[in-house]
Amino acid sequence: MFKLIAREGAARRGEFTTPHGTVQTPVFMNVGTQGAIKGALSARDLSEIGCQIELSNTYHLHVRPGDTLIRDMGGLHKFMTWDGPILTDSGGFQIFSLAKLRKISEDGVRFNSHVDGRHIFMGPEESMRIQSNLGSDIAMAFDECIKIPSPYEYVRDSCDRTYRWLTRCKTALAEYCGQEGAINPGQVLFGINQGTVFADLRIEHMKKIAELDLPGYAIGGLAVGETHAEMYDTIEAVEEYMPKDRPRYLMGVGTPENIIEGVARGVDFFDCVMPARNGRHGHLFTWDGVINIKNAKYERDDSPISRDCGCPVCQRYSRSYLRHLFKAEEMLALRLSVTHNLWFYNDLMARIRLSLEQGEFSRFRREYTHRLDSRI
RNA sequence: GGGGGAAUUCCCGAGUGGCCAAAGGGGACAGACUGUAAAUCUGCUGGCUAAUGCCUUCGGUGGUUCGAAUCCACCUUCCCCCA
Repeated sequence: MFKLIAREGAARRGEFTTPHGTVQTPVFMNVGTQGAIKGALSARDLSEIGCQIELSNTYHLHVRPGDTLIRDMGGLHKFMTWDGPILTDSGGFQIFSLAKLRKISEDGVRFNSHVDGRHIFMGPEESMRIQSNLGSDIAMAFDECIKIPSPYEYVRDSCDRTYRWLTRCKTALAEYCGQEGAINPGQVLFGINQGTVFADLRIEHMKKIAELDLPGYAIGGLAVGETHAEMYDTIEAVEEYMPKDRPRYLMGVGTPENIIEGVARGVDFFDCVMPARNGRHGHLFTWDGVINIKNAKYERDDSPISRDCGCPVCQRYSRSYLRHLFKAEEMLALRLSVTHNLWFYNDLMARIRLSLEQGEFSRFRREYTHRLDSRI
């Protein structure tokens, strides 16, 4: 299912095949939490911006409109009319992001719905059942995304529990996929490594989950408050214990620099809300760094967002016009900005893949890392 | 012609003797955002200063008072009602 095509140091160029097509890696997964990219992008737009694989969320789709509704409508692919690969996050991140609205037990987590407060119980079996109903191609294990910093003892116990949950996930998903009428019988499970920034806990946990022989492995619980150095060190610490013949997914990361550094450390999959969210807030990615299009200095700037960008927005619109749309609070501002940012991210990954094929990734990394995150 | 009301910092608007460089909105300006409770949130918005502080400001001019955006007189402009 995962094929390595080229390597350069720890960096890998590969491809991962799903029931809805093959993904060229390293890849950035475009985040559509509720079955849509925020900023008014449709499934048709996803193709235009170079999206290979879309990511949606188990918790959010369970709360609204309900996973059984989506199952009855033919599954998430049909529902949102996206025929490419879909990965669903498990709800584990909501243990972190909705910390004030949940209570953890060995069985699972009781959430108070952020929409109407009603009780929602989600454990490994529930998360797998929901993801099975959604029919995604990759289901993520139900884990606890632990906040940083957390006490060592808490992290250790949480990792143990997340491991126990993972074994339950594996059993449950196999069962749901085998049932008659399963939306996507070829759905696979990715395990998730946790341990915050404690290298020994990360390694111990990784060794245990690797024994479960899963189709893919993720590093979760990063980019939640630690420094970049801590994040990179954690990836390096755990990478050598990750199966070489399975894809690695660094969850929720990150900035263009984070992604390049992740690739350099052997990561194949990434996802992040940053290009979409920051785009909605007027921060646009360019090959010379981030610009805030709302800044007064762009009022009469007739140039495109980025001269080196081939996206449909840069082919047509000026910074001046984009700024006006934001100031006038036109919806088009969000749509164009998100379109540009996601194009940029997908283009970044395409350039990374090309450089790996040509054995020039380290040069690419050297050349762009500094430029990308420095301001104009 | 007669009577009444109003003028506040970029805008709207509160403030009727000291706690007022002046509430609250809006706008402007700037920042944050990493498996999305986020088309959100934060800061800032007279000048000088690192800061205590000092200076200028509430239509205009002149008064009263230890002290005035607030009280008095006149002037200017605008609004409403009656004829």
